Amino acid sequence: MSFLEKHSTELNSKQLEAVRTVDGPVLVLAGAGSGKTRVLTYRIAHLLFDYRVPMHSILAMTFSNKAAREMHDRVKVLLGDQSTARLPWISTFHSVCARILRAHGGRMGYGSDFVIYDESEQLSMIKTCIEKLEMGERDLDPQSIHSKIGNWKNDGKTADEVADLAVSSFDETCAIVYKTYTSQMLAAQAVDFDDLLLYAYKLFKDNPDLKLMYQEQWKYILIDEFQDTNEIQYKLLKEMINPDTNICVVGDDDQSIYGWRGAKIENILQFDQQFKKAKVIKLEQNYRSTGNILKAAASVISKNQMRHEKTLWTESGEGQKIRMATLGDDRDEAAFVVGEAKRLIKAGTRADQVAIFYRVNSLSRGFEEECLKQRLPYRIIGGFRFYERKEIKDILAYLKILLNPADVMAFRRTINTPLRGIGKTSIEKIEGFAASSGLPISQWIIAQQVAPITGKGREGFKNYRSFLEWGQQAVDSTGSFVDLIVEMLRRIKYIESLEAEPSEENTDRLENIREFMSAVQEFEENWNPPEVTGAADAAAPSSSSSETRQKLRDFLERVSLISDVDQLDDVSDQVTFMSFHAAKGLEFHVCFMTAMEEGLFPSARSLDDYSRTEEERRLCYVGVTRAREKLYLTRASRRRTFGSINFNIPSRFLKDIPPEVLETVVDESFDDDSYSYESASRFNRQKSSFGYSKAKARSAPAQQTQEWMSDFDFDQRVEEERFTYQKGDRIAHPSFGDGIVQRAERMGEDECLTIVFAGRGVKKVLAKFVTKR
DNA sequence: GATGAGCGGATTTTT
DNA sequence: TCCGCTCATC
Repeated sequence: MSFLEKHSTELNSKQLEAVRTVDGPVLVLAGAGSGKTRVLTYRIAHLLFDYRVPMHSILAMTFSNKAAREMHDRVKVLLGDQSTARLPWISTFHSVCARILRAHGGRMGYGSDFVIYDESEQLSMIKTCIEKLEMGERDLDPQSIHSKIGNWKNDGKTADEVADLAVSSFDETCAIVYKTYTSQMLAAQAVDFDDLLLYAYKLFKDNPDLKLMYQEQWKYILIDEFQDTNEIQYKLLKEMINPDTNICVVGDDDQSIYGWRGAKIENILQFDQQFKKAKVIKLEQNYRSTGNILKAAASVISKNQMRHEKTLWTESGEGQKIRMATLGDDRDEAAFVVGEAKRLIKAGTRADQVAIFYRVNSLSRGFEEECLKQRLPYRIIGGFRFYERKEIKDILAYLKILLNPADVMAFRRTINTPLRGIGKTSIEKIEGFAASSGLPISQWIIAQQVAPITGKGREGFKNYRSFLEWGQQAVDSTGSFVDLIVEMLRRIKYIESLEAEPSEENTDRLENIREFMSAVQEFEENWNPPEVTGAADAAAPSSSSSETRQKLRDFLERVSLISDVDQLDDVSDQVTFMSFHAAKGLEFHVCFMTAMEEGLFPSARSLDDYSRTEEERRLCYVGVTRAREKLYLTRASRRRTFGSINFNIPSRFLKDIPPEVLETVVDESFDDDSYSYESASRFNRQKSSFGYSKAKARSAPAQQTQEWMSDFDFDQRVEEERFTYQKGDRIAHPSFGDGIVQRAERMGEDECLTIVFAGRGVKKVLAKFVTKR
């Protein structure tokens, strides 16, 4: 019996079709929660078992490590006993490219020990280039130059190509910086994220032999999240395939949310035109959410023009209604959300099944404070990454310079950390000498028997030099990787320098270093020697490296290409905060979509461009479809942003959700007659309904705002005769504490109470959330 | 070469 | 409001 026969009951008819269609180009439009990972993994297993396709003929690419790992693990389970053998290559775009570059980078001047520069290293490299070029006083904002260069790279344009394309003086400046940047990066044996893709593409394009070799190898290519591919990834894909390659791309155009980073939704929208015989299979059955949640999601996304038509459906019931809560201000919103989360957890929901989403990371703060106050354990995904902490980056820089003697950024970071009395001028001096000698920076330093600087930096230089000298042989000696780092830390006296100055911050740093060391240990325990990529490449530099060197190389690459969402796996008893972007691909029993206000979500900056407004709408769709059972939409009538108070009007997305799937659980709208704000509020509202008043003035006149608001009406109360509560009743609320009922009125199936809370003012709350005292 | 006051700017960020 | 960067000072 074939694999597919055995497992066919585990797939619905569309999924089965997607798994079975192994030949030719296939586009699988996989709606949210429709089981696309299942399709991908079963497809791989089907190829391996039923077609006897060799492992190495399959290449599967994802965007995140997490997705790659998940696919990898699930394939492994499907393969069962046979999985003692190697698995197919399932990896991120960037890792695939890094590996290709490590094997064949010699053809463009990169050895196999190149390092990957992160965002901040890239930026300082740009700054260095600008300084080096001494170009008058033109628009020299490093940030915007950097992003311009990034855009070019994402379009597959090299430094030489853009030189002729420049249309403005800013473009010209960027083109010049781009060129210098490229040569400086090469000199430092460093690449950035975009380079990985660009250079892999260039290698293929310029080297037909390489291209043919890989095309021969990869008979089946699978790509996940295809809606997020950018131009260079698309071009790279085109290079990877020939007419015989069986390519299968999976994605959901409705979840394309990285357009601002260069992702081209056209790649998926036009796939069937680009690949003529492509078969399009739509997965529309949803296995995640309740009917009401899907209904809301459908109403939100259907307003978009640029999309493949599809409608999610489910066999499960309608479920609960989506809960809408308008709170008085941002602090009330946080109190409500955290209070509700707590209540649900008490009632049996697992804490790690509760998620709080927001449009901008800065909004996490209020929720954090509230969680601390209410003693609810939480964790934040996004914002600061572990590997971006100063102490970790310092240690990584030391490791980088051991691996790659040309790494200028690592040199700059390490030379005076811990303090060695070597300042800016000395650093420039050393770099200058090294550059004119033609030696990689650390080798030049090792070669100096006499310190090239005078004064108090002299001793420091000597120490640094002897450290490098030790490192040079340590990297190629046998011994454990952990021991190497321990010895390194001892030599540079990093820990001592922190201990010398006891402060809360330094205690944290020491703790982080401990955590780092245990990550290193874990890495070493699970480490396997890398397999050889493709055939041996004569042009590649000698690959006879010590095991320590190989570990070092692998470790640094992994750390460079890692992200935050990866930490999600260690499940724990905490609620999770994250941006809507970070939520993509995840699911939770309970989701809170917070700060649902115009100007925040959709973001004010997206309002002057229709395609960007559509992207915001997709982001909202992503948020809604993360929820399995319970979904809350919250907003604040009044919000403190950047120190000033704003009266944001409700997000347009709220209006798009049909009233029959909604229930209002708290309504503290500022225009409510029973609830009066400071007299200024109505005036203020007209003046600045958006958080960002500048952007707003351009995109949405106040008058329009007013009109729009008037047809926004959640408040469908009808007075009824009998209530559970009446004026004067003493009640308790999970987030607002004790209060006294002022008024009761009907709201949907429940009753709405106006309550005065001790110390928290007047609020409206649904009766089901309070208890009698 | 290290330190603080003052100013400007402040989305989203799979890699 | 708050954070990071620049520039002036010791």
